Amino acid sequence: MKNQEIAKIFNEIAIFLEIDGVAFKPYAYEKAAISLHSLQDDVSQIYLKGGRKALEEIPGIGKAMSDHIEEYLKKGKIKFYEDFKKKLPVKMDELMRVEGLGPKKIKVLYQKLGVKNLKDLAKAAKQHKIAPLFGFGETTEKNILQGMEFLKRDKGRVLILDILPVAREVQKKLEALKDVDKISIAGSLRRKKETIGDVDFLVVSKKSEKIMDFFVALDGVEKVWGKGGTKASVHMKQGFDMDLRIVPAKSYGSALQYFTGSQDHNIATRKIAIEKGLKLSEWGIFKGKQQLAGKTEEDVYKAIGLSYIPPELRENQGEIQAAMNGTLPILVDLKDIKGDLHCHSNDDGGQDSIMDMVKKAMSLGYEYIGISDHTKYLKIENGLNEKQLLKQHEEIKNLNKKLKGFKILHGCEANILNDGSIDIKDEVLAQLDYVIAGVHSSLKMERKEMMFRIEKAMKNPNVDIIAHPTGRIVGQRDEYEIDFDKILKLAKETGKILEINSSSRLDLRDLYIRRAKEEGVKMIINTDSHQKSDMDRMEYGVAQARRGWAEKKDIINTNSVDKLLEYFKK
DNA sequence: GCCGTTTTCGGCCCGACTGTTTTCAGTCG
Repeated sequence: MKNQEIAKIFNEIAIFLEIDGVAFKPYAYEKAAISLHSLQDDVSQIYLKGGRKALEEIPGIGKAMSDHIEEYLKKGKIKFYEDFKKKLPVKMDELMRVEGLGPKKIKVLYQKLGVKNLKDLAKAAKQHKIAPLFGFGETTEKNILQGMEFLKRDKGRVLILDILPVAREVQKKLEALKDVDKISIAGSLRRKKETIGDVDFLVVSKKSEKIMDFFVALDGVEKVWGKGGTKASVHMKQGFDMDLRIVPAKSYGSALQYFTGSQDHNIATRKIAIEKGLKLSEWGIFKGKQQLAGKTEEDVYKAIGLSYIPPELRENQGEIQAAMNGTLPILVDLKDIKGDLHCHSNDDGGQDSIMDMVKKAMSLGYEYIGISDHTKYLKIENGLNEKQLLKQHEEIKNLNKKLKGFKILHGCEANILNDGSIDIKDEVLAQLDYVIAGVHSSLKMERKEMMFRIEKAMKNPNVDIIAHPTGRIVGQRDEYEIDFDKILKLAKETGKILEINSSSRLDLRDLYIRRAKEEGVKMIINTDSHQKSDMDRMEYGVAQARRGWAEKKDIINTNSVDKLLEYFKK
């Protein structure tokens, strides 16, 4: 997508303008970059269909920005940007990642020391050339060195599946302290983003010193960045940072609202406050010096005329307008989920028996489970052949006879082969309660070929669910070459269900979920469990669905087993 | 440079922290 490329350029232009001391334009370029970044449609398509006029309908894009976009689409570069780069030929994105370095300092470092990239920076710092510079100093030099050290160690953002359990554990320990009046996780973790930079805790307590002492001495703390006043920061051995802040009770809600973000959402809510003659900050909502709200988040939103916005929606993607109009969705919730249909048993590569998986499902309060082992093409996963599937079918039938108020459904996770056929004979597929089909091979196919393949599979009447439809794995693998619009269209035509996979795939991703919902395409949240403990990760799929504005009606495993089977039959 | 159910001109989110230029610019979230 050109969107991301242009967004990156706009962001850098913003930095260059900032360096030149230009007022307000950097803000405009940043806004345009954010707008492009979160745009669902490809700008080249928009331009192709509607020309300049259509471009200027994108929020934050006006005459100058559409000029730039047009130029980039036609020539592959933007002169305005290239000129800046000639004047200051540094690896801006690289240097900006060093904590404590901003546009202005980077410019000085280039002009005085010729620093162009991280390597140059390290050299300059080690030779003590930075400290004597006007406006720098010993401490700044030391901080730059430390910032680079941290960059090296930092593996970037951490997958929510890996970080949330750790954060919850810490929250529990803090909650247990009798001096903690209130505590919450804030930040992107509260918004349930798929990857998290660091964890934020907000605490109300009269004994702030004691709480912070406890915090920095927690198990797993590798390094204490700082402690004092109302804030403590630590680095965990798992590779991420945690911050704890003590806030006054009367500002707990506004602080939670502020520290939950997103930044974009906050900017938007603050603007609304301004329009009403109010001021919103982490300390509360104020009219002059008088505090009108701040104790709870609900109060804060109410004071600016909005209904309460669930954290997962706070990305300034239309949720504020919806909260104004009272049209916010009622998001699907973990407790709405009645069963999990993507579970592997030890008949294929899985670890636990069907009955173990069933017991786990029961303990989660489900009404049903679907056993969906791999099929024969996936030899490495001990995929089942037709005969083995039929044998498993009999076994499940017998198990069901012994169960009351709970049902085991029998499916499989079949492979969509390169030509779009399924690796199990249709007459066997037809006997199962449902069929999941997924692409597990030749992931690098060209778009046309891949779409032909998926289309053919989606038109197979025995297929009910498309597993992990885009193939991405967070932080590991990009999606296959697909045309998601086409997939949505096909799903609509054929009544196929798209999976929201709760493993580290988190596939569908949030934006796609929202589009599926808008198109009326049904989805199912599955865990893709290969052992019973994997079934606990349902909440991550639910979180992803919530970020995609999905409601109960959009998710088919919120239905009773009878309704579900009816749907599969259709 | 963009934007407007009070505006086509006059605004653009807000506050804290840090280090250094000792009164505030730069950076961060």
